Amino acid sequence: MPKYVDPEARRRDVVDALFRVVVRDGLQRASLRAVADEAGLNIGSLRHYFASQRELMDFAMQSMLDRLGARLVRRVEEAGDLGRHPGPERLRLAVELLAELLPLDEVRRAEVAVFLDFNTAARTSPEFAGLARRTAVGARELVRRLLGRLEATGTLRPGLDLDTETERLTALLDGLGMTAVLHPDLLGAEACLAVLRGHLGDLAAH
Amino acid sequence: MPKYVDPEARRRDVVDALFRVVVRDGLQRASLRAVADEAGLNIGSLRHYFASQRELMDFAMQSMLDRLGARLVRRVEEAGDLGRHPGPERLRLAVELLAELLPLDEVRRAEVAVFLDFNTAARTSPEFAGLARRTAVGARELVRRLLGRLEATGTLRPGLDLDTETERLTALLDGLGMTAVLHPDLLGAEACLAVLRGHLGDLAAH
DNA sequence: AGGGTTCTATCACAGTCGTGATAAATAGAA
DNA sequence: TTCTATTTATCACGACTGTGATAGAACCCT
Repeated sequence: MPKYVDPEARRRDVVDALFRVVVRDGLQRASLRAVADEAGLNIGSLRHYFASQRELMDFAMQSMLDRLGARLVRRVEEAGDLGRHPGPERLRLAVELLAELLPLDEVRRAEVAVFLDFNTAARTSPEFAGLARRTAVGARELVRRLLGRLEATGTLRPGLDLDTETERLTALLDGLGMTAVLHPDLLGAEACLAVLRGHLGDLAAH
Repeated sequence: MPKYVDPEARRRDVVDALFRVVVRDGLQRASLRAVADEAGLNIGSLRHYFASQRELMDFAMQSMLDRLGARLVRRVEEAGDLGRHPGPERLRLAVELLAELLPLDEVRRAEVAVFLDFNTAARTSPEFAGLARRTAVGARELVRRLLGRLEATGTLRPGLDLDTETERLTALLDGLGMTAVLHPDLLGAEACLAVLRGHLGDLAAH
């Protein structure tokens, strides 16, 4: 007994198809027709759920950020109050949290790839500028808050400038993610983690 | 008395026009027609110097790398033997060398923007894969050699793992360049330099 | 069974793209 | 001047893009 399609589920399916196309062929080749094919839909059907390309892209990018945001919130809740853990454990939790932003498995690799294509496109595509900016600000806020917590619990060595360290760690994450996605043979998942661990270890009080 | 055009000069002009288009509108919109317009040429004329789009892109990217390579070589020659300088001076020279890779002025900002667009496109465009890989390897070699020199002159603190530090510094440079190009309001030129200086200072023997 | 909404499918249009082919204009040497 | 190579300019073709319009099928409710 067929029923009316759940529109939200359909939209999610389309977005998933869009992500697959972007990961495989790049944002440039993610045309409405290509996405429709990937989703197994007719283009007219797709356009029934997304009136325009702009609407699809906006919804897709927002979906990705929501998904990532939910994962981060879950991590933070799992960790609970940082002060309850011993020193080395605090660093480990910080690494695990930030590792959500690195392409360490296929899910995150797809996210970072889409994120990269989308962000570079946003440089010259005003329709993406707003979202791109918010994600950049959001990443900085996350990193800054984390470093602030570590500092407040005495996990970091004294004398660090929070602004500089925030930019440093954010840039490191961006760079690691970029290289791991573009050149996975040059920088594998474990190497990524090793660099991140090393960096936080460097920032820690010895 | 008009003369025959210097073909190499023309090709350089076209490449410059291509870079302007890419910086302004993105690699995606750098079509043959757009580049010809930007260069003040008819598309038929442009195609007389570049038989295909592929040939233009290959030549353009190689030109950019040659230009950057020449700047780096000049820096290295100016610095001479690192051992001749006192310790703090060595760090300053290292910062200046690596700063050639950061978008600190309009020339370098254009380079990094083109580099970013080109590299992300290379992820899903096999025709660019070779060049993208060589640049990634080249950057790592440069960073690694520099760190090796600093270590050999006793400028770095002991116990550092060269492989990890190479990836860390390379990722930092990539991330700084990316953010400075995509979000110049979040990360200005001086902030970029401050982070780089801070990082090398952290690596230095105190 | 009828009626109205939701969904799927198809056509057409104007725009862009890279490229092949070809012609016209120009420059320099004979 | 005449001849040849270089340079500039146009046209056409097939392929692709997003989108408007429209029609038909599938579905749920009365």
